[in-house]
Amino acid sequence: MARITDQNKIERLKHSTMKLVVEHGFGGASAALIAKDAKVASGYFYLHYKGKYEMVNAILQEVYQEVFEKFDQLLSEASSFIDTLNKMVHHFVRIANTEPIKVKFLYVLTSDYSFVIDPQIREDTFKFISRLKDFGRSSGSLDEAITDDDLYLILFINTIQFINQRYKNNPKRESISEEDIEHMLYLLNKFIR
Amino acid sequence: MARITDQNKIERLKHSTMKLVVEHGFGGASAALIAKDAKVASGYFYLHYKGKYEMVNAILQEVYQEVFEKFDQLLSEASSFIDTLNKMVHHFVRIANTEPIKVKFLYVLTSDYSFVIDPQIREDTFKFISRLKDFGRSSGSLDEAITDDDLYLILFINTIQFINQRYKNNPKRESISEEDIEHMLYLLNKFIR
DNA sequence: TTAAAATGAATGAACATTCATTTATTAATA
DNA sequence: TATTAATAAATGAATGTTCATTCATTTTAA
Repeated sequence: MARITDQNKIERLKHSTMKLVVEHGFGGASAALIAKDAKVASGYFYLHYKGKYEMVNAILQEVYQEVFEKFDQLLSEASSFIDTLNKMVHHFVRIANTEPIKVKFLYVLTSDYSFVIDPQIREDTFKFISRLKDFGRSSGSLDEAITDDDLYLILFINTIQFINQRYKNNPKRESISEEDIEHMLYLLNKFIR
Repeated sequence: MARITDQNKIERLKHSTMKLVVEHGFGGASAALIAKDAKVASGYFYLHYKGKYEMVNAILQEVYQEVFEKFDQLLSEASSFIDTLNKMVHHFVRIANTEPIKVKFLYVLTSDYSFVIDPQIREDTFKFISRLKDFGRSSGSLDEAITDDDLYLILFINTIQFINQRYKNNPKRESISEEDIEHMLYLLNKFIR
Protein backbone atom coordinates (compact mmCIF):
# COMPACT_ATOMS: atom_id res chain seq x y z
CA MET A 1 0.00 0.00 0.00
CA ALA A 2 0.92 3.63 -0.15
CA ARG A 3 -0.31 7.03 0.87
CA ILE A 4 -3.88 7.84 1.85
CA THR A 5 -5.66 10.82 0.33
CA ASP A 6 -5.23 13.81 2.59
CA GLN A 7 -8.83 14.64 3.50
CA ASN A 8 -7.77 18.00 4.84
CA LYS A 9 -6.55 18.88 1.38
CA ILE A 10 -9.93 17.95 -0.09
CA GLU A 11 -11.67 20.06 2.55
CA ARG A 12 -9.45 23.02 1.78
CA LEU A 13 -10.23 22.59 -1.89
CA LYS A 14 -13.98 22.52 -1.29
CA HIS A 15 -13.87 25.54 0.95
CA SER A 16 -11.76 27.55 -1.48
CA THR A 17 -14.06 26.58 -4.33
CA MET A 18 -17.10 27.87 -2.47
CA LYS A 19 -15.23 30.99 -1.46
CA LEU A 20 -14.06 31.82 -4.96
CA VAL A 21 -17.36 30.97 -6.62
CA VAL A 22 -18.96 33.43 -4.20
CA GLU A 23 -16.31 36.08 -4.76
CA HIS A 24 -16.01 35.82 -8.54
CA GLY A 25 -19.08 33.89 -9.66
CA PHE A 26 -19.01 30.46 -11.25
CA GLY A 27 -17.56 31.75 -14.52
CA GLY A 28 -15.01 33.94 -12.80
CA ALA A 29 -13.63 31.37 -10.36
CA SER A 30 -10.63 29.88 -12.11
CA ALA A 31 -9.06 26.52 -11.35
CA ALA A 32 -5.72 28.26 -10.87
CA LEU A 33 -7.04 30.72 -8.27
CA ILE A 34 -8.93 28.00 -6.42
CA ALA A 35 -5.86 25.78 -6.22
CA LYS A 36 -3.71 28.66 -5.06
CA ASP A 37 -6.23 29.65 -2.38
CA ALA A 38 -6.44 26.05 -1.17
CA LYS A 39 -2.65 25.75 -1.15
CA VAL A 40 -2.84 22.77 -3.42
CA ALA A 41 -1.05 21.98 -6.68
CA SER A 42 -2.63 23.52 -9.75
CA GLY A 43 -3.57 20.19 -11.28
CA TYR A 44 -4.70 18.67 -8.02
CA PHE A 45 -8.43 18.69 -8.40
CA TYR A 46 -8.32 16.86 -11.73
CA LEU A 47 -7.35 13.79 -9.73
CA HIS A 48 -10.72 13.92 -7.99
CA TYR A 49 -13.05 15.63 -10.45
CA LYS A 50 -13.30 15.79 -14.24
CA GLY A 51 -13.26 19.58 -14.22
CA LYS A 52 -14.50 22.72 -12.53
CA TYR A 53 -18.12 22.16 -13.46
CA GLU A 54 -18.21 18.67 -11.96
CA MET A 55 -16.42 19.78 -8.84
CA VAL A 56 -18.79 22.66 -8.18
CA ASN A 57 -21.78 20.44 -8.80
CA ALA A 58 -20.42 17.80 -6.41
CA ILE A 59 -19.94 20.40 -3.69
CA LEU A 60 -23.38 21.82 -4.36
CA GLN A 61 -24.82 18.35 -4.03
CA GLU A 62 -23.20 17.96 -0.63
CA VAL A 63 -24.56 21.28 0.58
CA TYR A 64 -28.04 20.45 -0.67
CA GLN A 65 -27.81 17.03 0.90
CA GLU A 66 -26.82 18.48 4.24
CA VAL A 67 -29.78 20.85 4.14
CA PHE A 68 -32.38 18.41 2.90
CA GLU A 69 -31.30 15.50 5.07
CA LYS A 70 -32.17 17.58 8.09
CA PHE A 71 -35.34 18.85 6.42
CA ASP A 72 -36.39 15.26 5.71
CA GLN A 73 -35.79 14.34 9.32
CA LEU A 74 -37.78 17.35 10.55
CA LEU A 75 -40.65 16.44 8.26
CA SER A 76 -40.76 12.80 9.29
CA GLU A 77 -40.85 13.61 13.00
CA ALA A 78 -43.05 16.65 12.58
CA SER A 79 -45.70 17.68 15.04
CA SER A 80 -47.32 20.43 13.02
CA PHE A 81 -46.77 22.06 9.63
CA ILE A 82 -46.01 25.46 11.09
CA ASP A 83 -43.65 23.94 13.62
CA THR A 84 -41.82 22.13 10.82
CA LEU A 85 -41.37 25.34 8.87
CA ASN A 86 -40.05 27.05 12.00
CA LYS A 87 -37.52 24.33 12.55
CA MET A 88 -36.48 24.38 8.90
CA VAL A 89 -35.81 28.09 8.98
CA HIS A 90 -33.93 27.73 12.25
CA HIS A 91 -31.79 25.00 10.75
CA PHE A 92 -31.06 27.11 7.71
CA VAL A 93 -30.03 30.05 9.85
CA ARG A 94 -27.84 27.80 11.95
CA ILE A 95 -25.94 26.85 8.82
CA ALA A 96 -25.82 30.51 7.81
CA ASN A 97 -24.32 31.47 11.17
CA THR A 98 -21.77 28.68 11.39
CA GLU A 99 -20.84 28.38 7.71
CA PRO A 100 -22.09 31.51 5.91
CA ILE A 101 -20.09 30.56 2.84
CA LYS A 102 -22.51 27.70 2.18
CA VAL A 103 -25.56 29.94 2.06
CA LYS A 104 -23.72 32.44 -0.10
CA PHE A 105 -22.70 29.60 -2.37
CA LEU A 106 -26.33 28.53 -2.74
CA TYR A 107 -27.34 32.14 -3.31
CA VAL A 108 -24.86 32.63 -6.13
CA LEU A 109 -25.55 29.34 -7.90
CA THR A 110 -29.34 29.33 -7.67
CA SER A 111 -29.51 32.56 -9.68
CA ASP A 112 -27.21 31.56 -12.48
CA TYR A 113 -28.22 30.61 -16.01
CA SER A 114 -24.70 29.45 -16.86
CA PHE A 115 -24.61 26.83 -14.14
CA VAL A 116 -27.10 24.01 -14.62
CA ILE A 117 -27.92 22.29 -11.36
CA ASP A 118 -27.76 18.52 -11.54
CA PRO A 119 -31.26 17.20 -12.44
CA GLN A 120 -31.06 14.73 -9.56
CA ILE A 121 -30.66 17.54 -7.04
CA ARG A 122 -33.61 19.36 -8.56
CA GLU A 123 -35.74 16.24 -8.53
CA ASP A 124 -34.95 15.47 -4.89
CA THR A 125 -35.68 19.04 -3.92
CA PHE A 126 -39.06 19.05 -5.57
CA LYS A 127 -39.92 15.64 -4.17
CA PHE A 128 -39.36 17.11 -0.73
CA ILE A 129 -41.31 20.26 -1.55
CA SER A 130 -44.18 18.10 -2.74
CA ARG A 131 -44.20 16.06 0.47
CA LEU A 132 -44.13 19.24 2.50
CA LYS A 133 -47.00 20.68 0.50
CA ASP A 134 -49.08 17.54 1.04
CA PHE A 135 -48.44 17.74 4.76
CA GLY A 136 -49.49 21.38 4.83
CA ARG A 137 -52.58 20.72 2.75
CA SER A 138 -53.74 17.67 4.67
CA SER A 139 -53.39 19.48 7.98
CA GLY A 140 -55.24 22.46 6.55
CA SER A 141 -52.33 24.78 7.30
CA LEU A 142 -51.42 25.63 3.74
CA ASP A 143 -53.33 27.85 1.35
CA GLU A 144 -54.70 25.64 -1.42
CA ALA A 145 -53.67 28.16 -4.05
CA ILE A 146 -49.99 27.74 -3.32
CA THR A 147 -48.14 25.55 -5.80
CA ASP A 148 -44.94 23.59 -5.46
CA ASP A 149 -43.06 26.32 -7.29
CA ASP A 150 -44.47 28.91 -4.92
CA LEU A 151 -43.43 26.94 -1.90
CA TYR A 152 -39.93 26.48 -3.30
CA LEU A 153 -39.69 30.19 -4.04
CA ILE A 154 -41.06 31.34 -0.71
CA LEU A 155 -39.42 28.86 1.59
CA PHE A 156 -36.12 28.16 -0.09
CA ILE A 157 -35.25 31.03 -2.43
CA ASN A 158 -36.75 33.71 -0.21
CA THR A 159 -34.87 32.48 2.83
CA ILE A 160 -31.60 32.43 0.90
CA GLN A 161 -32.29 35.89 -0.48
CA PHE A 162 -33.26 37.24 2.93
CA ILE A 163 -30.10 35.95 4.58
CA ASN A 164 -27.87 37.26 1.82
CA GLN A 165 -29.57 40.63 1.94
CA ARG A 166 -28.53 40.74 5.60
CA TYR A 167 -24.98 39.80 4.63
CA LYS A 168 -24.81 42.54 2.02
CA ASN A 169 -26.28 45.20 4.32
CA ASN A 170 -23.99 44.20 7.12
CA PRO A 171 -20.70 42.86 5.79
CA LYS A 172 -18.95 43.12 9.16
CA ARG A 173 -20.95 41.08 11.63
CA GLU A 174 -22.62 38.45 9.53
CA SER A 175 -24.70 36.74 12.16
CA ILE A 176 -28.44 36.36 11.68
CA SER A 177 -30.22 37.17 14.94
CA GLU A 178 -33.17 35.48 16.62
CA GLU A 179 -35.19 38.61 15.80
CA ASP A 180 -34.37 38.19 12.14
CA ILE A 181 -35.62 34.63 12.32
CA GLU A 182 -38.83 35.75 13.99
CA HIS A 183 -39.32 38.30 11.27
CA MET A 184 -38.71 35.76 8.52
CA LEU A 185 -41.20 33.42 10.10
CA TYR A 186 -43.71 36.22 10.43
CA LEU A 187 -43.50 36.86 6.70
CA LEU A 188 -43.54 33.17 5.92
CA ASN A 189 -46.70 32.66 7.96
CA LYS A 190 -48.51 35.29 5.97
CA PHE A 191 -47.72 33.40 2.82
CA ILE A 192 -48.88 29.97 3.79
CA ARG A 193 -51.86 31.48 5.59
CA MET B 1 -16.45 66.88 -39.68
CA ALA B 2 -16.42 63.13 -39.82
CA ARG B 3 -18.43 60.04 -39.02
CA ILE B 4 -21.17 59.82 -36.45
CA THR B 5 -21.20 56.98 -33.92
CA ASP B 6 -23.35 54.18 -35.28
CA GLN B 7 -26.04 53.87 -32.60
CA ASN B 8 -27.10 50.54 -33.98
CA LYS B 9 -23.64 49.21 -33.20
CA ILE B 10 -23.96 50.43 -29.61
CA GLU B 11 -27.37 48.78 -29.34
CA ARG B 12 -25.99 45.51 -30.65
CA LEU B 13 -23.19 45.73 -28.13
CA LYS B 14 -25.58 46.31 -25.24
CA HIS B 15 -27.83 43.49 -26.29
CA SER B 16 -24.96 41.04 -26.72
CA THR B 17 -23.56 42.05 -23.35
CA MET B 18 -26.86 41.31 -21.61
CA LYS B 19 -27.18 38.07 -23.53
CA LEU B 20 -23.71 36.83 -22.67
CA VAL B 21 -23.84 37.95 -19.05
CA VAL B 22 -27.04 35.90 -18.76
CA GLU B 23 -25.57 32.90 -20.58
CA HIS B 24 -22.15 32.84 -18.90
CA GLY B 25 -22.49 35.04 -15.84
CA PHE B 26 -20.65 38.32 -15.31
CA GLY B 27 -17.30 36.61 -14.78
CA GLY B 28 -17.76 34.24 -17.69
CA ALA B 29 -18.81 36.78 -20.29
CA SER B 30 -15.61 37.70 -22.09
CA ALA B 31 -15.02 40.88 -24.05
CA ALA B 32 -14.00 38.78 -27.05
CA LEU B 33 -17.23 36.77 -27.10
CA ILE B 34 -19.38 39.85 -26.58
CA ALA B 35 -17.70 41.66 -29.47
CA LYS B 36 -18.02 38.64 -31.72
CA ASP B 37 -21.71 38.20 -30.85
CA ALA B 38 -22.37 41.90 -31.52
CA LYS B 39 -20.45 41.73 -34.80
CA VAL B 40 -18.19 44.51 -33.66
CA ALA B 41 -14.41 44.81 -33.56
CA SER B 42 -12.77 43.22 -30.55
CA GLY B 43 -11.48 46.50 -29.16
CA TYR B 44 -14.64 48.42 -29.94
CA PHE B 45 -16.18 48.80 -26.53
CA TYR B 46 -13.02 50.32 -25.07
CA LEU B 47 -13.83 53.39 -27.13
CA HIS B 48 -17.03 53.85 -25.14
CA TYR B 49 -16.34 52.25 -21.76
CA LYS B 50 -13.27 51.82 -19.59
CA GLY B 51 -13.79 48.07 -19.40
CA LYS B 52 -16.30 45.26 -19.00
CA TYR B 53 -17.26 46.22 -15.47
CA GLU B 54 -18.11 49.81 -16.40
CA MET B 55 -20.03 48.73 -19.46
CA VAL B 56 -22.17 46.24 -17.57
CA ASN B 57 -22.86 48.77 -14.84
CA ALA B 58 -23.86 51.38 -17.43
CA ILE B 59 -26.29 48.95 -19.06
CA LEU B 60 -27.65 47.90 -15.68
CA GLN B 61 -28.20 51.55 -14.84
CA GLU B 62 -30.24 51.99 -18.01
CA VAL B 63 -32.39 48.95 -17.26
CA TYR B 64 -32.99 50.10 -13.69
CA GLN B 65 -33.78 53.60 -14.92
CA GLU B 66 -36.31 52.27 -17.41
CA VAL B 67 -38.04 50.28 -14.69
CA PHE B 68 -38.01 52.92 -11.99
CA GLU B 69 -38.94 55.83 -14.23
CA LYS B 70 -42.21 54.07 -14.90
CA PHE B 71 -42.56 53.09 -11.25
CA ASP B 72 -42.05 56.73 -10.24
CA GLN B 73 -44.70 57.81 -12.67
CA LEU B 74 -47.14 55.19 -11.42
CA LEU B 75 -46.53 56.25 -7.85
CA SER B 76 -47.01 59.95 -8.53
CA GLU B 77 -50.33 59.42 -10.31
CA ALA B 78 -51.45 56.64 -8.01
CA SER B 79 -55.04 56.11 -6.96
CA SER B 80 -54.48 53.43 -4.32
CA PHE B 81 -51.51 51.51 -2.95
CA ILE B 82 -52.80 48.15 -4.14
CA ASP B 83 -53.56 49.57 -7.55
CA THR B 84 -50.03 50.94 -7.78
CA LEU B 85 -48.52 47.56 -6.94
CA ASN B 86 -50.74 45.93 -9.57
CA LYS B 87 -49.58 48.36 -12.20
CA MET B 88 -45.96 47.93 -11.18
CA VAL B 89 -46.14 44.17 -11.55
CA HIS B 90 -47.93 44.54 -14.87
CA HIS B 91 -45.23 46.87 -16.10
CA PHE B 92 -42.53 44.48 -15.01
CA VAL B 93 -44.20 41.60 -16.80
CA ARG B 94 -44.61 43.72 -19.91
CA ILE B 95 -40.84 44.20 -19.97
CA ALA B 96 -40.37 40.49 -19.31
CA ASN B 97 -42.60 39.61 -22.26
CA THR B 98 -41.15 42.08 -24.74
CA GLU B 99 -37.51 42.00 -23.65
CA PRO B 100 -36.99 38.93 -21.44
CA ILE B 101 -33.23 39.40 -21.62
CA LYS B 102 -33.55 42.48 -19.41
CA VAL B 103 -35.27 40.62 -16.60
CA LYS B 104 -32.80 37.76 -16.89
CA PHE B 105 -29.99 40.29 -16.78
CA LEU B 106 -31.39 41.76 -13.56
CA TYR B 107 -31.86 38.27 -12.15
CA VAL B 108 -28.26 37.28 -12.79
CA LEU B 109 -26.68 40.48 -11.51
CA THR B 110 -28.80 41.01 -8.39
CA SER B 111 -27.57 37.67 -6.98
CA ASP B 112 -23.89 38.16 -7.58
CA TYR B 113 -21.26 38.99 -4.98
CA SER B 114 -18.62 39.64 -7.62
CA PHE B 115 -20.55 42.41 -9.24
CA VAL B 116 -21.09 45.46 -7.06
CA ILE B 117 -24.05 47.51 -8.14
CA ASP B 118 -23.35 51.22 -8.44
CA PRO B 119 -24.21 52.88 -5.08
CA GLN B 120 -26.24 55.52 -6.90
CA ILE B 121 -28.54 52.87 -8.36
CA ARG B 122 -28.99 51.31 -4.94
CA GLU B 123 -29.71 54.66 -3.35
CA ASP B 124 -32.30 55.60 -5.96
CA THR B 125 -33.94 52.21 -5.60
CA PHE B 126 -34.27 52.48 -1.87
CA LYS B 127 -35.48 56.06 -2.10
CA PHE B 128 -38.29 54.80 -4.24
CA ILE B 129 -38.98 51.85 -1.94
CA SER B 130 -39.15 54.24 0.98
CA ARG B 131 -41.65 56.50 -0.81
CA LEU B 132 -43.74 53.49 -1.69
CA LYS B 133 -43.68 52.27 1.88
CA ASP B 134 -44.80 55.68 3.15
CA PHE B 135 -47.68 55.64 0.71
CA GLY B 136 -48.72 52.18 1.82
CA ARG B 137 -48.44 53.05 5.47
CA SER B 138 -50.28 56.36 5.27
CA SER B 139 -53.15 54.76 3.38
CA GLY B 140 -53.25 51.92 5.89
CA SER B 141 -52.68 49.32 3.18
CA LEU B 142 -49.30 48.12 4.29
CA ASP B 143 -48.48 46.00 7.31
CA GLU B 144 -46.54 48.16 9.77
CA ALA B 145 -44.09 45.35 10.42
CA ILE B 146 -42.79 45.37 6.85
CA THR B 147 -39.47 47.15 6.44
CA ASP B 148 -37.91 48.73 3.38
CA ASP B 149 -35.72 45.68 2.91
CA ASP B 150 -38.77 43.42 3.07
CA LEU B 151 -40.58 45.47 0.48
CA TYR B 152 -37.57 45.41 -1.80
CA LEU B 153 -37.27 41.66 -1.37
CA ILE B 154 -40.93 40.90 -1.86
CA LEU B 155 -41.76 43.32 -4.61
CA PHE B 156 -38.58 43.51 -6.60
CA ILE B 157 -36.49 40.40 -5.94
CA ASN B 158 -39.47 38.08 -5.63
CA THR B 159 -40.95 39.28 -8.88
CA ILE B 160 -37.66 38.80 -10.68
CA GLN B 161 -37.25 35.36 -9.14
CA PHE B 162 -40.81 34.37 -9.98
CA ILE B 163 -40.46 35.39 -13.62
CA ASN B 164 -37.13 33.63 -14.01
CA GLN B 165 -38.52 30.50 -12.39
CA ARG B 166 -41.13 30.52 -15.17
CA TYR B 167 -38.39 30.94 -17.76
CA LYS B 168 -36.41 28.05 -16.37
CA ASN B 169 -39.43 25.76 -16.12
CA ASN B 170 -40.56 26.67 -19.57
CA PRO B 171 -37.60 27.51 -21.80
CA LYS B 172 -39.63 27.27 -25.01
CA ARG B 173 -42.52 29.71 -24.72
CA GLU B 174 -41.23 32.36 -22.42
CA SER B 175 -44.30 34.51 -22.10
CA ILE B 176 -45.73 35.30 -18.67
CA SER B 177 -49.50 34.94 -18.77
CA GLU B 178 -52.23 37.08 -17.24
CA GLU B 179 -52.93 34.17 -14.89
CA ASP B 180 -49.34 34.22 -13.72
CA ILE B 181 -49.69 37.91 -12.99
CA GLU B 182 -52.90 37.30 -11.04
CA HIS B 183 -51.12 34.64 -9.03
CA MET B 184 -48.15 36.88 -8.31
CA LEU B 185 -50.49 39.62 -7.17
CA TYR B 186 -52.38 37.17 -5.01
CA LEU B 187 -49.18 36.25 -3.22
CA LEU B 188 -48.08 39.86 -3.03
CA ASN B 189 -51.36 40.89 -1.45
CA LYS B 190 -50.90 38.36 1.31
CA PHE B 191 -47.58 39.93 2.14
CA ILE B 192 -48.57 43.52 2.39
CA ARG B 193 -51.81 42.53 4.15
C1' DT C 1 10.16 -1.56 -1.19
C1' DT C 2 6.38 0.01 -3.68
C1' DA C 3 2.35 2.07 -5.19
C1' DA C 4 -0.71 5.64 -4.79
C1' DA C 5 -0.87 10.73 -3.68
C1' DA C 6 0.59 14.93 -4.91
C1' DT C 7 3.28 18.17 -7.50
C1' DG C 8 4.06 21.87 -10.82
C1' DA C 9 6.23 22.71 -15.33
C1' DA C 10 4.49 22.64 -19.82
C1' DT C 11 0.84 23.16 -23.38
C1' DG C 12 -2.04 25.70 -26.42
C1' DA C 13 -6.31 28.26 -26.18
C1' DA C 14 -8.67 32.19 -24.69
C1' DC C 15 -8.28 36.28 -22.20
C1' DA C 16 -8.28 41.84 -21.67
C1' DT C 17 -6.47 45.63 -23.60
C1' DT C 18 -3.84 48.82 -26.83
C1' DC C 19 -3.17 51.51 -30.80
C1' DA C 20 -1.40 52.08 -35.65
C1' DT C 21 -4.14 51.72 -39.51
C1' DT C 22 -8.27 51.90 -42.33
C1' DT C 23 -12.87 53.52 -43.39
C1' DA C 24 -16.69 56.62 -43.72
C1' DT C 25 -18.58 61.01 -43.55
C1' DT C 26 -18.88 65.89 -43.99
C1' DA C 27 -17.33 70.56 -45.17
C1' DA C 28 -14.55 73.18 -47.94
C1' DT C 29 -12.89 73.97 -52.30
C1' DA C 30 -12.51 73.94 -57.32
C1' DT D 1 -21.51 69.30 -59.25
C1' DA D 2 -17.25 66.84 -58.51
C1' DT D 3 -13.02 66.61 -55.90
C1' DT D 4 -10.41 66.86 -51.99
C1' DA D 5 -9.04 67.65 -47.23
C1' DA D 6 -10.02 66.95 -42.55
C1' DT D 7 -11.41 64.19 -38.81
C1' DA D 8 -13.69 61.06 -35.98
C1' DA D 9 -15.40 56.11 -36.02
C1' DA D 10 -14.15 51.67 -36.32
C1' DT D 11 -11.04 47.94 -37.11
C1' DG D 12 -8.26 43.93 -35.88
C1' DA D 13 -3.41 42.46 -35.44
C1' DA D 14 -0.40 42.35 -31.70
C1' DT D 15 0.76 42.17 -26.71
C1' DG D 16 1.45 39.90 -22.54
C1' DT D 17 -1.50 37.54 -19.21
C1' DT D 18 -4.25 34.03 -17.38
C1' DC D 19 -6.86 30.11 -18.43
C1' DA D 20 -7.97 24.74 -18.18
C1' DT D 21 -5.84 20.65 -18.48
C1' DT D 22 -2.08 16.99 -18.82
C1' DC D 23 1.38 14.02 -17.19
C1' DA D 24 6.35 12.93 -16.14
C1' DT D 25 8.31 13.37 -11.84
C1' DT D 26 8.66 13.50 -6.86
C1' DT D 27 6.99 12.55 -2.29
C1' DT D 28 5.15 9.87 1.34
C1' DA D 29 3.34 6.27 4.11
C1' DA D 30 2.05 1.42 4.35
